[in-house]
Amino acid sequence: MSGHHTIAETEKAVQAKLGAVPLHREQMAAVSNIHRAATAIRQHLENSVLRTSDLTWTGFVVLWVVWIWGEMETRYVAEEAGISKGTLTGVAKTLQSRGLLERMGHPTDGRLAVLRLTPEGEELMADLFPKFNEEEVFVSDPLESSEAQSLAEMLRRMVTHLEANGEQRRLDLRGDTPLPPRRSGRRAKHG
Amino acid sequence: MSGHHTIAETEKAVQAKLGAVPLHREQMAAVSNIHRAATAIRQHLENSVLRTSDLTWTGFVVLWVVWIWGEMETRYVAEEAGISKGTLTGVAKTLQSRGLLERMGHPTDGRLAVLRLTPEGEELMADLFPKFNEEEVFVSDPLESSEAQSLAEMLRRMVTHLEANGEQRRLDLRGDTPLPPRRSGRRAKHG
DNA sequence: CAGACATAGTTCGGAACCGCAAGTATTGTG
DNA sequence: CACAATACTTGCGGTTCCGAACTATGTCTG
Repeated sequence: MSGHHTIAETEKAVQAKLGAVPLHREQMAAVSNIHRAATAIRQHLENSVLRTSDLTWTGFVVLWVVWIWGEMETRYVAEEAGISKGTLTGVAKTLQSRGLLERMGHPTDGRLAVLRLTPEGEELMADLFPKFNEEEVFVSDPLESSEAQSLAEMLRRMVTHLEANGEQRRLDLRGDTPLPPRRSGRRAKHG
Repeated sequence: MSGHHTIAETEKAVQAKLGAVPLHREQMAAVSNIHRAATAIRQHLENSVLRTSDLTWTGFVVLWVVWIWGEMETRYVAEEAGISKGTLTGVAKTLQSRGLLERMGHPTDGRLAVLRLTPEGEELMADLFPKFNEEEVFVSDPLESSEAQSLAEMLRRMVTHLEANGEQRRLDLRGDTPLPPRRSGRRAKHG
């Protein structure tokens, strides 16, 4: 890596740029470091263990979710993987085409689709996940065991809080005015 | 949100699935919660403050980096934003087309390009960033001030560690065998 | 100073990704 | 049985994303 600016230098530059503005710096640093860490970790994993299996991050996450939970309805897979249903359809297709994942209709509710790993998928994950976990250990190297626990616990609280209160907060924020549509997207059929 | 499984339930399912396999659970929980939190926070911000300005996450991050540092060479912008140079070219184009960012050649080194916010870009960030920061406070609500500091500090250590040792680690991991090429990507001109 | 090498940025192929609209199929309900 | 609700897919338009190839420029060396 050997970046131009260290994370500490960046925080200093923020201080300089925003010295006069009243901000909540601790929360800012916490949130931005979450994203910095997530990006750095993801890149490390993509360029090591995932690359050797030709998996993208998202592909791996989807496999992981299905692996952990066994058979799972697609709507929940998308939610757990943090992607939209539409994206999942595409990602699942890719994984199916590689013989790692299979799709079945739900036995009693015909609207549902269920995902499951193929034997090849199971085998891949059984082989891959220990390697993945080794890299999780590597990236956590600077943390004491108790720190790792505390880190996980704090993040868990944030996620839980967002799951419980995020939607209401977004509603409150926009008040009356509905969210503007995205710049892109499918248009209505006629004006 | 109201997901099918809470983060605690997921961790329990992992325990059930992997109970027999010797794994490093603390690090696993830490890393996976970093990504869960990052995804949840990003989605919250995209669907609230960023949406009202029609900015994507990446677009905002690029603007933020340039805003904090003032004029900045593109290679450093990409690195700080956590995206590749190629991606930055496209993102910068989008932001230029909206009149938020401008591009200049470097005065002495003809290979370099420098980015800077336009007055409109400066105005947008001056208005937007406080709102963004308010949401950072919201998502950090479950954390004590000292906890937020501790969280940021632990993540900073992880990032620093990866920047210092990630590349060597990846080299060690693959040993002799070079990384396989990505499935996608530009091909050589002739076979 | 020519040729080799290094560096910075752009282009391009392929894939992922979102949000929305519309379409298909199925289930639940009055 | 009409009709609403639900679940997934498909397709659109746009963005993002990587990484290798390519272009342009700078630097080093004989």
